Amino acid sequence: MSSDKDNKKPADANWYKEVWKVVSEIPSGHVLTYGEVARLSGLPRAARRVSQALRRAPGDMNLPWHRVINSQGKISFPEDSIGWKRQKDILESEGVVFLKGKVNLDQFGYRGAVDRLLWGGDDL
DNA sequence: GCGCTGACCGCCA
DNA sequence: CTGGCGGCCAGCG
Repeated sequence: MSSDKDNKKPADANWYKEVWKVVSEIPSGHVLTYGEVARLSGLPRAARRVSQALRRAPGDMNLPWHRVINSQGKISFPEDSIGWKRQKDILESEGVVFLKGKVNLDQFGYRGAVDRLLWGGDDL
């Protein structure tokens, strides 16, 4: 039998693996907010952890970090930074439309995607 | 062990 | 629209 020392759950550095997993499942042309990724990863209020996970993610895993934006529908980098420009550029190349510097989450978010599927949304 | 930081979020004025 | 405040919690010096 195992002792009480090693039967603890290995939640140590595993939480970011979940985050990476969720992020990697975001389809092209869609975005998720940090909060949504956190929730889908089993971390209800860990929006900030998501940002750390993305930062710590190895570049060679090809993680689509650009599909994660904040709840305002905006890119979470300063507008004068190269990161902001690059993220916007990649998203636009995937079909995401920026309107006045913002993405319409009702159309490009998961919830919006589901709604469109349910309603066949042409008129949204 | 303590304090500050942070690709955030939601609420309120 | 802007700005401020609290909450959240893992990293880092």
